[in-house]
Amino acid sequence: MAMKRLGRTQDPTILVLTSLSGGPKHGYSLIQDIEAMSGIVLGPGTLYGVLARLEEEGLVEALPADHRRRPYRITASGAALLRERLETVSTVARIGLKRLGIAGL
Amino acid sequence: MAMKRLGRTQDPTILVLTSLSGGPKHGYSLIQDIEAMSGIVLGPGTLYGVLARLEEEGLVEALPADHRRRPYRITASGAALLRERLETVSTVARIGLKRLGIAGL
DNA sequence: GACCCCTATTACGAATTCCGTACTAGTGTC
DNA sequence: GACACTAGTACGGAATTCGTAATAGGGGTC
Repeated sequence: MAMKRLGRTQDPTILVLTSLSGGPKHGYSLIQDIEAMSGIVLGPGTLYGVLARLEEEGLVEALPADHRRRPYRITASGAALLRERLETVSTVARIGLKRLGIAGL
Repeated sequence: MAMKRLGRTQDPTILVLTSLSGGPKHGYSLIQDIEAMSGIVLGPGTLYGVLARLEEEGLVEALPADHRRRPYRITASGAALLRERLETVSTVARIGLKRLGIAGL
């Protein structure tokens, strides 16, 4: 049955990179870290798709597999991109929260 | 000639809602406000597409057209959603910047 | 009044991304 | 062995995003 699609409302790329910026992780533990960090639960389709794309772009790299886990590490250019993106969203968030009348954090 | 597509890297929804949280604006001035705020330039295809979707979802509403401008205003539920989303991204940004070793802002 | 630039929106097609679901398989435990 | 949890793969559909082009009004200038 066709579930009501909510469309793309999150930004998994930033979530994955941010999670990896805390140290290498494999897919499954990324899902958990991201949920703990943001409350957002990524399905496997989303997560592994994003990981593959990020690897292709050189923003993350695969580490030797440990048993059946495939850990990934953020690269220098991944960290640089993340930093840029985070600074932008941070600025936007500050402006938006201020405009909404919410005390800056 | 085919430009290299960057794929989806921004989140126009949040940008539009944040811009509208500062008061009603029409499309063209949204583009300018968003650029000033974030450095991100939305093409017309992106912007008007996002606006149409947001209106359909009741997150923004169209105001009577002034000459050839079609201004939009954020609705209460749009503001509520924006607030939620901004708080999440703000949290993620704080965590990420900290992990990257960048002084909190 | 013809020309050009800036504002403003619509139209359209194509690529990419995202998301859900289902499936396979290892590990531990009861 | 059954069950739960971990871990990843496969797959297909749908929505979003993005670029480009086209249309059109207004103002200035020459």
